[in-house]
Amino acid sequence: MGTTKADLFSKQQNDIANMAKALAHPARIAILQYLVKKNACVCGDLVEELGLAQATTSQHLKELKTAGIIQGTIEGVSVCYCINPEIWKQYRELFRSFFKEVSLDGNRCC
Amino acid sequence: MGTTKADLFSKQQNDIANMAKALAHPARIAILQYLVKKNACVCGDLVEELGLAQATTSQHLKELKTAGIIQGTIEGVSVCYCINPEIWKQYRELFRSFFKEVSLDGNRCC
DNA sequence: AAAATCAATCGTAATATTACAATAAATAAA
DNA sequence: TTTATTTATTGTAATATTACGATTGATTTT
Repeated sequence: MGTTKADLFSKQQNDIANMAKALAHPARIAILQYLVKKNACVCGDLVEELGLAQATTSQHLKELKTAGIIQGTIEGVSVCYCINPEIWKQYRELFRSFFKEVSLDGNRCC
Repeated sequence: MGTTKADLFSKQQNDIANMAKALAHPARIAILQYLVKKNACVCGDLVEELGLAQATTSQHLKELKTAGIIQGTIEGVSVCYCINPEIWKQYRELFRSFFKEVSLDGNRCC
């Protein structure tokens, strides 16, 4: 137990849930907003910006990178991060199509 | 430790993260999709639909209810659930405005 | 009133997440 | 080459999440 039963659900349902999971922490939202605003930054900038420990910041960056929504390239001694535009658009579209669905006007409890 | 340091982040950042958290499980996505499709249903329908135990299903329903995105009304011996259209639209708008931000065309790693 | 039905809650186990200090690895600067 | 800088990783503790059986509470039905 304690583990999500992913096999009970469709790929689309798991995809949406996994995207949501990547966004399900204010630090990761803050990172993405900062990257959108600044276009790119190095990890050290985020440590200052967020006020979290370096290890914690790195951990959040790793999650965002695993989710694909950001990418990092080594720049000498530091690592430069930016949004991955393709995945970003993919996220946007998936959430849009999820929320779009039907008019909710007839949608009332019994 | 193990607890999110919500005080480090803005209300908006925490709001988005909390919304995302509500959506961060495929069962909850499945529940919302089912509710959108059927307009309304009772908990028992979802237990069948999802293939999760009644207690687990009830737990997910509670989270969605706490997040405000669904509401339940007692119908005799059962409980009828439906989407809360106001909050649904709020979610849609918040995600839309989050993803909208700027064109990502100039957004490249160093 | 007794039995049946339905959903919430409690208790609990397994696993995941969040956070940080300490360390390692890799490159740049001295 | 030694030292500094920057980020990733490791180890670990605290807390949260997911799941389910068992029970409770509330309402219908018999």
